[in-house]
Amino acid sequence: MNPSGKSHDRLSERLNARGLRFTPQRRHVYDVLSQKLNHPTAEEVFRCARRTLPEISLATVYNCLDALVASGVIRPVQLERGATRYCANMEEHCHYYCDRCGAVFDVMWTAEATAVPRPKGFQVDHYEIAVHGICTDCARKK
Amino acid sequence: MNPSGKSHDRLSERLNARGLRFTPQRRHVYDVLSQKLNHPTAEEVFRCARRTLPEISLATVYNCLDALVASGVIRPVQLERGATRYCANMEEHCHYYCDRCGAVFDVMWTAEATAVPRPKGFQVDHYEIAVHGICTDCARKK
DNA sequence: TTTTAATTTAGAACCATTCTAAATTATCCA
DNA sequence: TGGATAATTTAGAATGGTTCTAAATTAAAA
Repeated sequence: MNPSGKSHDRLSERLNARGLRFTPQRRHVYDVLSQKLNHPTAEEVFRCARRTLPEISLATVYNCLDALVASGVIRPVQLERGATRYCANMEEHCHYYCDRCGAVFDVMWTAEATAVPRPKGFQVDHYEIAVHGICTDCARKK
Repeated sequence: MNPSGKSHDRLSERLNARGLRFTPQRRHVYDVLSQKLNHPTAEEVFRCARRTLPEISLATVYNCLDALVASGVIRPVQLERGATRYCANMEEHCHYYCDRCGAVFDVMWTAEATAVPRPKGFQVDHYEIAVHGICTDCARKK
């Protein structure tokens, strides 16, 4: 009945499962990411997080993001050179990335629906699909 | 009959098509990339290039790589945080990446064979598929 | 051949991230 | 409940990857 309680338990369990501690900062960073849906960089997460947790440091944000990635509750997104972006959507999806404005869109996708070949003996952990192009808005402006 | 002559013409044309000049350094960097098949970083390309072109600078290597990307004869590969890798294989393929040893494998793949959904109005330029996991060798060692 | 703008060169500067050491705290156990 | 311990945070320094800068060089056009 209490969704944030449930979410709290889930995050705590996931961290503990990896031998990591559940801290208020990790909770907070996860909450920022869950609300900010547009694949923010660590710097953007930091700016947002310190509005409500002013003593949080940038190094802590990086550390928290790494811990959350290790727990499997968020994922890093590498679309181009430069700052890594983060994504709290752990359902299978691909990223549509506008090379012009930098916008990122999640689109549902499942590996089973895909003829991605698999080399013999390779143990697949996860897929990352990025589709580069021009988004609808930028295409209209050209 | 002369494959390097043909390759030379092709690279020259591609650069010129983008308003870029054909220089010996760009030729050389492209050759290094064509021979070194394991998705080297800029630093690795630099180390290799200066063995036969000792006066080439690291900044030039970066500039050349960017020009070659802009010409569409090589592609950047983003698999993880840190240095960008480069790939001279411009045929459609996906990258299998070993999270343990860092090895990268090209596996042929075509977008047509794939049920990758397309948002309305998005103009697709290219796809990037990365499959993360453990390679055959590392899996055997575990 | 000359001109012009692109490109290279070499080192400085910038950005994203990790390191460091002291302080703080989550968690476990008695 | 309190104490111990190791994990984590903090804040600023350090590192690695990349871009900038200005002078020199050169590709390509006229």
